[in-house]
Amino acid sequence: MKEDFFQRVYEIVKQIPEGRVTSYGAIAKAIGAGRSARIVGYAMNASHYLEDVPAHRVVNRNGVLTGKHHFEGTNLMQQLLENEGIEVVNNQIVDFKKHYWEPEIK
DNA sequence: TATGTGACATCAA
DNA sequence: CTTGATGCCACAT
Repeated sequence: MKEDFFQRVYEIVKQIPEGRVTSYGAIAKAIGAGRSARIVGYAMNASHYLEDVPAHRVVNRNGVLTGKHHFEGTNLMQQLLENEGIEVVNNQIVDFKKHYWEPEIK
């Protein structure tokens, strides 16, 4: 049963609890791809077609909202995160380690 | 089959 | 600190 790589990514992202965030690399690792962090971002881009994928909870390794430009406004992603209790300053998540959520490795 | 792409990660200067 | 280059790999065409 080979599901699309994207599908795997979506499964992980959907499991992210509210008020938590994770990194592309971590997701890739959880899936087993390991070095396919970029593909995760690619999947997020495609996730725009879906509404079940909280892409705003996924950031890069530094906790920076690199993909905010892909959302409608320039601050929508930040707003969503702040709405969940995550502090974001200058596209950077405050205390990233604190809010970091490690995906379950399947 | 080949080429281009990218919301990353990591290192060098 | 910032910038650039490189590796990486699945997807779209």
